[in-house]
Amino acid sequence: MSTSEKSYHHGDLRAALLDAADTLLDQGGDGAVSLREVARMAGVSPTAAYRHFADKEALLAALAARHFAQFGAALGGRPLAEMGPAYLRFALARPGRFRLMFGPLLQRSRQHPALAQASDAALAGLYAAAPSPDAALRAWGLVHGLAHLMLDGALPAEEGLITRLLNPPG
Amino acid sequence: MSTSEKSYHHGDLRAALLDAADTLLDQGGDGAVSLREVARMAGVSPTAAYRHFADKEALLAALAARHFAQFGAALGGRPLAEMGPAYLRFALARPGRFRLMFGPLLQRSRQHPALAQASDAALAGLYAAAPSPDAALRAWGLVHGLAHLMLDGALPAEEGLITRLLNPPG
DNA sequence: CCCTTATGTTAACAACGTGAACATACCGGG
DNA sequence: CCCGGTATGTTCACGTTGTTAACATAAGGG
Repeated sequence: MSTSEKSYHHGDLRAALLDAADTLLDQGGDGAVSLREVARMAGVSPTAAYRHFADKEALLAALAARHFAQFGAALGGRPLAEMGPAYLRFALARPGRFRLMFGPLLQRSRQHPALAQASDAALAGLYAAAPSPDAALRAWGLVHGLAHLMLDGALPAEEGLITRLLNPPG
Repeated sequence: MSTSEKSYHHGDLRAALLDAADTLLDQGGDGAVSLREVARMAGVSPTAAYRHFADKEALLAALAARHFAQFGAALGGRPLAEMGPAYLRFALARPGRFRLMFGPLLQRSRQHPALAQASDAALAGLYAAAPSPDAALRAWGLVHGLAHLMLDGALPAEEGLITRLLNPPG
């Protein structure tokens, strides 16, 4: 029952590809994920991924969906006051994942139903925790904007600044 | 004095390349700007750009700097209440420019002094208009986050939503 | 047992960023 | 006025990427 049987077929290539892509994403950011490098990591030919994903975007969408599930589970059910800092810390700790999940790919999530469903589920927790829909959107917008500004170097990514900005006087 | 003399030398290739890149940026977003296509538009060989820019990133940095100057001039000197909506409307009207200016390129702006200076100048206006530095950062974070969420399709880009979220009750 | 289907491979193509070597135009000093 | 250096553009080349088409092999059910 060795897990590394060397057969023509891989066993679970799909998962292996997603894992490899994940590694690249965390290491080098969004642009560092190439299909060929992913295949290389999985020990497979450059075009093998096309048996499991329609194209590169589909692979990334599946990966984003996986992360949305995890992200939603980590955030769900908490008080609103904790969600802001948690959201920001996630973005700063895992920039690649954050940019993938909330980046331009999200716009095309209608082409990737799994992504659409996963992101909707994750974000439902946010609405549930806020006193009003508008308050939820304002809180979301604030932390989301600060996350981007810090990731892009427009603001320093300091913990003190985070807590100060997220706890307005009054 | 015809402006389109066909000589071996172009006349002002640098500006022509920036203009071409700008067109591509506005049409197809960040990823649609390729050095080769830019050169094609300027009617020049694929490697001609290297006489004016160290590499692709340098071209994009110069373009971003140009837009920061324009952006800063358009925003500067206004009351704070107007700046939020103006910022958001700019992002929605010109997603390519917005993403380029505030994207990952900004992180490397130390390698591109012109960019660093232009962005600093543009953002000084923001700090000047706010009652306190923290208030400036919160306002900036909010509009910046809403801009990204709308651009990425997480929120509908409706004018009504914008004015509602930017004018909290009280 | 064989045949269908799932899965992986090889070969190929066009597009990209970029470097090296070469060509041509321009411009200032003799 | 010419001539040589420098700025600017070209050609050729290389390695990388996403993707398609044609082929090969393994797996599993009638």
